Amino acid sequence: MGLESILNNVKKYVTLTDEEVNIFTNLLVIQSVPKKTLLLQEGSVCDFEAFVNKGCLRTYYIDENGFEVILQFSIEDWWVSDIASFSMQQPSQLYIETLENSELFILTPETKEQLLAQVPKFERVFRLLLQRNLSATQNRLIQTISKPAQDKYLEFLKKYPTLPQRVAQHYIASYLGISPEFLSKIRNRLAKNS
Amino acid sequence: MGLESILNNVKKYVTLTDEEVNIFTNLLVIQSVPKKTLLLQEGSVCDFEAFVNKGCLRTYYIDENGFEVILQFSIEDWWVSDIASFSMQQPSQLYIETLENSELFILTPETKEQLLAQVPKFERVFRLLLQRNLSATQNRLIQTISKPAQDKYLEFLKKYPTLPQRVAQHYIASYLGISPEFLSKIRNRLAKNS
DNA sequence: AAAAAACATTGAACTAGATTAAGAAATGAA
DNA sequence: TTCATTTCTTAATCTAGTTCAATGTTTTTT
Repeated sequence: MGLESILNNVKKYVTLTDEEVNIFTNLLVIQSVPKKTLLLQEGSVCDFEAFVNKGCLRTYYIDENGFEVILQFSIEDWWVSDIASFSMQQPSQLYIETLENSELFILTPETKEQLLAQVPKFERVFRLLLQRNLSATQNRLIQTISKPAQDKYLEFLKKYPTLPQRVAQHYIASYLGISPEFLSKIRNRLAKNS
Repeated sequence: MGLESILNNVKKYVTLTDEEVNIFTNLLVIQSVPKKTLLLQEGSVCDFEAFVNKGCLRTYYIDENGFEVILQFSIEDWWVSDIASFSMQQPSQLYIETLENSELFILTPETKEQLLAQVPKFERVFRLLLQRNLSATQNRLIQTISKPAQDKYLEFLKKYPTLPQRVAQHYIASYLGISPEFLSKIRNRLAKNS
């Protein structure tokens, strides 16, 4: 039923015995979530760390003027959570919403704790995931500051080649920090020059 | 000699016995670094995780056009490192430079490993530092995308109230992702309206 | 299948911020 | 103390990207 994907993901960071694979997969909860479902909203505590087996989600923030900023899209083979909120059990500032019908493999604070207690190796997995996330966020910050909108869009296409066919364009604009109208113009311009 | 500062910092995350304090402080190397010293440059592997006891450093990136983007200022009571490079022992993409004569408490990959082996509690400390760093970087990304330059500068002043007196203004502009000229105008505008 | 809603495109007018260039102020070196 | 270098400011011009408004296109709902 598709647990290979998450196992392959984890095996990038550590090797697991059959026994450990068992413990891990028995702790996961498989959950199907219909599109447009809010899994987390501002003020509530994030109670999941989820691996996306199928589907697409967005993590976003709403600023004081009601303006949305998309921090991350999460598609197949990515993890999604508000780690700060999840691990400190503090109210989140973020929203997480499915953009497609999605299938998630979920850890809760309790099952994650059990996992770490029974297979301490997973400390390493989560630390590395956190590091990768930090690196990716730093890179995104650098791009955001130093590159013009068209370059950012081209970088986005490299990173998420399938997304333009999957999500509404104004979400991409929000991720890039530009207006939907301007993204439309960029696409138009790129289409002409090729 | 000022080890209280780093101990207070660590004690925010865990409580330590006298014995553990001893192990920790004996592994730290205290190092004085004159201003304008490059501690890390692109292509080399980051071999330190340092606590700033005194002084000020900048972590920055140089893009393909030679354009500098400052990712972080590190002042008293902050940690500085390229964690991705340090913990994977991979070549860095970043530069780290002292802006003032600084005093650092340094962990190397070896001493950090010894520390974790002898006082596993520190796993928690470093995980929490990583999480805080990720949260801070996410917040900065949100600000960078959604706020006009003047608001970003005001936020900057809240976060780093002492820095305008300590570092050249063009570094602040680089951190904010705006031109030094425009920052000068913003400051002028703010000075008038008050 | 029709109606409604959400989304995308286009163009005109506008603005936040960049760039260039020059002079003023501060800092540092000899 | 002086000369040189770096930093800061000011002003003019320019441009990437915004905003607004109208129209067209898809998607969703009934």
